[in-house]
Amino acid sequence: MHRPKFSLTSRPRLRRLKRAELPAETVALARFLLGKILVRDEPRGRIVARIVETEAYLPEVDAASHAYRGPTKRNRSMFLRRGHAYVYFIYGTWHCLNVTSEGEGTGAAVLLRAAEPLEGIARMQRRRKTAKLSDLARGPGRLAAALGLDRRHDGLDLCAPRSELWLATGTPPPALGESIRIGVSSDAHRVLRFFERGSAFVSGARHLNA
DNA sequence: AAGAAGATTCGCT
DNA sequence: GCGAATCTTCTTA
Repeated sequence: MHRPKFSLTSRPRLRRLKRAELPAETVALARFLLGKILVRDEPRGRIVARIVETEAYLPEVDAASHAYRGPTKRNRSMFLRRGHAYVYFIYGTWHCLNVTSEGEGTGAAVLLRAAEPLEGIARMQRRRKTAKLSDLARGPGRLAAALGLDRRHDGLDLCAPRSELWLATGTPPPALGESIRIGVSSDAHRVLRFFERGSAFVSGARHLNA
């Protein structure tokens, strides 16, 4: 019988990922993070979601990356060593969460684009003003909104022992898909988006998710 | 100094 | 499908 390791009704204890467990290269980390668990501990309780879609923003060569033209006030946390949060604000409305992916001083990150809600669902539904599970964290702006993230979380170390925002081991995707990145116009041809194929919690148009 | 574009989402046509 | 919402950054359109 199929018994998912993570579900709404049965949850194992979450084990924090250590920095040493994170691949030290951006594309490898983007793939690695699929199926891993994202946790936010708030005073009012825990929010848990399983990552199902990521995008890599490469160091040095990637014109689509916020870090392409060097550090600024907005993007400086992209230059922290791997395992830190880079949270940026865009379109005057939305925040997006990234995990930094390289060494100190190298600007690169993995954008978390979508996640499957597992715990803290009522709070996510309130924040997102919708009850539909597949709309809570499908898309980077929605994901950050569901977790209540903003610029105050920019630069947090996700691997610090008691960080309020952290990563845990999870279950790898049964099938992994890849495509070009969404909403990107520079370096648009690069295949740097990764997702769990067949997941209802993934963003993107049908032709990208085949 | 001012304008355009941006790793987006929502609501209306 | 398209425009609005609405802030930061980069360019001079």
